[in-house]
Amino acid sequence: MKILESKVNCADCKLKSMLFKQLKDNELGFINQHKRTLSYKKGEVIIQEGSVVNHIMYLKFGLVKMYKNGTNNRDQIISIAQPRDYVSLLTVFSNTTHQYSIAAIEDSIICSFPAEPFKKLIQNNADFGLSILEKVSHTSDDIINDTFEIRKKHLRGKIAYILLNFANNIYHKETFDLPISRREIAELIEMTTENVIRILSEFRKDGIIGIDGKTISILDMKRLVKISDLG
Amino acid sequence: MKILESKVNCADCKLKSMLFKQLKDNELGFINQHKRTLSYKKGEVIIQEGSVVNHIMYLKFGLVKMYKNGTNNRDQIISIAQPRDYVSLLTVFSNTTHQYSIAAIEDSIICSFPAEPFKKLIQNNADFGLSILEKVSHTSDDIINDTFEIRKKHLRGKIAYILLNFANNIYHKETFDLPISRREIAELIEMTTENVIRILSEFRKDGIIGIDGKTISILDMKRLVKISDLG
DNA sequence: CGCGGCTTTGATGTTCATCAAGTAAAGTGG
DNA sequence: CCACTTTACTTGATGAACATCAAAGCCGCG
Repeated sequence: MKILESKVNCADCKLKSMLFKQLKDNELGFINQHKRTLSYKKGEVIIQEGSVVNHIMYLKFGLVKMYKNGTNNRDQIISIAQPRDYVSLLTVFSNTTHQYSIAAIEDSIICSFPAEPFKKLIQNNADFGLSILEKVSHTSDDIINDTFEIRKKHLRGKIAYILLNFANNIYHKETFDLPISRREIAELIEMTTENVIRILSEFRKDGIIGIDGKTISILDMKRLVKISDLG
Repeated sequence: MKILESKVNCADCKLKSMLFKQLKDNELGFINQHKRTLSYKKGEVIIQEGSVVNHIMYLKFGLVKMYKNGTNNRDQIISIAQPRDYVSLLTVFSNTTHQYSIAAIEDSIICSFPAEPFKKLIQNNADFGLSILEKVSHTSDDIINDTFEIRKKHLRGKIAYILLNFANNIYHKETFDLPISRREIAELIEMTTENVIRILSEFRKDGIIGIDGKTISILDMKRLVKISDLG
């Protein structure tokens, strides 16, 4: 982790959170005064499960995974967060210690605010609080939705679902570099690494996707959607 | 569903939500004025997935299930809510239509408030908003925790986990009547009805639990905990 | 250059879903 | 209230889906 010189004022930040539009100038100044900009390399752990919550973190660039630490070197990945997502937002208001770990799966830049002043801001600006509430609810809904969608599918359907998720919701293109290992895919959809590999190979043999190491190209979108829907 | 004469003023309600302690007298009056008390029979659907959100519902008595409608008469149960839980709290702030269905699994009594005045209350009382935020986060954390605990276990461990949940967190005793059918247990932990039955029978044969129709008695708590932890 | 982690494929075995068939319980209408 | 229908529960037999085990090649990194 490296602390970056913050060149940009929150008021001028192009990646300013939607929520911050609720804030008045002096409140934005307050945020700006307390914020720190942090840079993480791919693979770095940002938050360790069980540690004390004292910051709210906003992802500006990169990609992070939210996960529960498991036994025998096998975790459970709960979700993947994108730029403009708050990281650990769910826990900040309900617990004093982090319920999940967060790690960078791509080089990432995070804006960090101390939790207490952030809460004070909510107490002084109820509209801002309501926006945060909306964001928290939405994040939660998304996680539950994905989790239960994946849960009901067979292996093939699970793999198809997350490939489509990467293509459509994260990278917005049909060829992309997987930011996570085969094992992490397994941890995300609850299966074994071997079967992740096996099914990816099957899809390749069937001409549904192309594989070159970490690079995936979706060649037959229709078929992949079908597999995700039915399976 | 039956609308009950509301005899109790919110200010005097013994089951008053923790959150309402944040409210001033006039605000409680405001709530009281808008509230309706509704009674549902076991089995009744309270909220249908996809319907428009216009109330916040607070469970006073009974037990309800939150679930996603599935195909071929098979749903996915996301969680079971208890008295003093808000029902549909997750969706109220993030969506205009309900993301999940809610149905009574025991006779239930619900206090219902129109969502708009409720939001107005938050806008006027930021501390109240913050409490709601805490409640939403906590509910979300609980669901995610349970879901991922269950997800990683084998059939035996899943069954043990939810039996312990009923005994320890819902009924607070070792003998209780299951409020849901074998099929619904299957929908809660993602397995087949046949296997729910089979494993319950196994537990019975092994002297871990007693079964009499819907009545379950946990006879060997230690062993059940072990199965839940390891399995 | 060698070590450890990631990837890949194949062979094997276990767990679990599916199918089938029967009993019990609970709701329905005359 | 009783015949009727439907839904819930139960057990066994079978096969498919999936995990586990094993072995080898590959790649990046110290």
